[in-house]
Amino acid sequence: MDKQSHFHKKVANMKCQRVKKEESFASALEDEAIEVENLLAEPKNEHVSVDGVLSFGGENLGKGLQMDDFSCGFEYGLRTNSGGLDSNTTQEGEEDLQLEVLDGFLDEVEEVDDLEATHGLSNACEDYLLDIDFEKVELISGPRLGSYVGNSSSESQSPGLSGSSNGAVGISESSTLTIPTSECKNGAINKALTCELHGGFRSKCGCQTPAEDLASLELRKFDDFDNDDKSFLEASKIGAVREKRLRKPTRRYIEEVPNKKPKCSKGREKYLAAATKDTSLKVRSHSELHNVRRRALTVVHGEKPLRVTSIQSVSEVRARRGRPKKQATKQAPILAPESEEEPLSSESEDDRVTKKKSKKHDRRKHQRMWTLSEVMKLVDGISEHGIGRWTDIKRNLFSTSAYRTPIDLRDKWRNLLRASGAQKASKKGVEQKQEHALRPLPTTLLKRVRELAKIHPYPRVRMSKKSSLGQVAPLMLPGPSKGAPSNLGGGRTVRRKNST
DNA sequence: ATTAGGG
DNA sequence: CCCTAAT
Repeated sequence: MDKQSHFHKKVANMKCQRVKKEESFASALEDEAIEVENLLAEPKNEHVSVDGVLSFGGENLGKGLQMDDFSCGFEYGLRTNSGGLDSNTTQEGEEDLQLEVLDGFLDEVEEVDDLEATHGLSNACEDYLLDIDFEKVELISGPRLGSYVGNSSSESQSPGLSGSSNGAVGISESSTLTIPTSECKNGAINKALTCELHGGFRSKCGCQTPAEDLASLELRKFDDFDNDDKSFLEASKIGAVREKRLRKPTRRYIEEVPNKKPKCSKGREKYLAAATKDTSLKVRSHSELHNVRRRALTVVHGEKPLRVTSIQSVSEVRARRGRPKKQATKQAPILAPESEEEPLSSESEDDRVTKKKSKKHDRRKHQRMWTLSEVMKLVDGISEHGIGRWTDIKRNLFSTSAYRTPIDLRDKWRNLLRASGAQKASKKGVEQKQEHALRPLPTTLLKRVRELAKIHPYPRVRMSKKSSLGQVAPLMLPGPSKGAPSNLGGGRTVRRKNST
């Protein structure tokens, strides 16, 4: 018996120690967590509950179970979001809003990702990371753990979190459990958990790393912990650390969280610097984020498969792991809501991003995704000003966006043409192309693009062929050949080739 | 300074 | 997106 208790203690200590180590990066994590929270919060403006939940988690759990509450929060948030969408939906305006929001959300995520990536993950850290992760989980305690693991492993949500609007409650519960969990008492349990965790983690991350080794190590320690004092030493701190953890982070968290977007960006940057130092942390977060995002996507898709919207978002993200953005829906772009919607979210968001980026480099090096609204604007602009007038279009439509140079516009157009299948697209299957296309653009847009494409041949289109055929794209577009209302025909159109 | 075109 | 050549 003595031995056992002793052993327990040791174990506990061990854990503690580990935690302590983590602390350094814990702060970083916390930052990230905040970011995530913000992200989540963004999309849900309407759903306060989520916000609260997140906040809570961040505050109290903060360092201790970063990961845990993190995932939970995320999941919950996502869920809520989905629900919200579902319920609200239907209205075009709503849709737009949602989409925009989503866009922002994704954007944010992507950014985080970028940051993570920037720092780079070192392989060496991996094992360490793993260790930490699992350690953390361990701390969390049995019940929680179980749910957590299950959660990660399977896409399905954990029961504890349950989608109920009372997510907050669930979380609080968890936290409560976690905190009180005494390492000494549950030593055995912890041990068992540890093992489990290892397995779970492994599968989750897909990394095989040293999980096994760790497990062995742990066991070994238990066995000879008597001999290995250093383990204990490390461990002993845990208790203290843990407490510290709980109360320490709170304040800032609270402040930051409620502010959401605006503050978030700022804080984020700040934190970023800190995070940079801890590679391990970074790595961990990275994976975490990844997972989360994936999950989010999945959820969205599942919940709202109907709309182009969700699909689009997903595809976009997938296509570009780096930074996804969303696209508005198929809504009614033509109607001209863009004026409003665009400025609201897109622009503000863009602005923010730009700023952020400027700090690092001048202008985001690697392209920012085009939102549907942007594309629509572009098309409109082209319709009005004509094809070659990129600068004009830029001035008129994108004057507010710093990025998006005329060249960008042109490039985008080029891409659009390609995507639309106009221009070179074999007469045999434009639509087909679209089907398997990575990014399904809204029909309406496509239509317009096609329209314009017909009118002005952009890149040395096979004029010969076309002219021979009849100047227009032949059979591919049956119905909607002239659906676009805009006066694209305008006065000036094809001004490029024949000029000389 | 802008645009076209290619990477 | 970025860069270069041609206007």
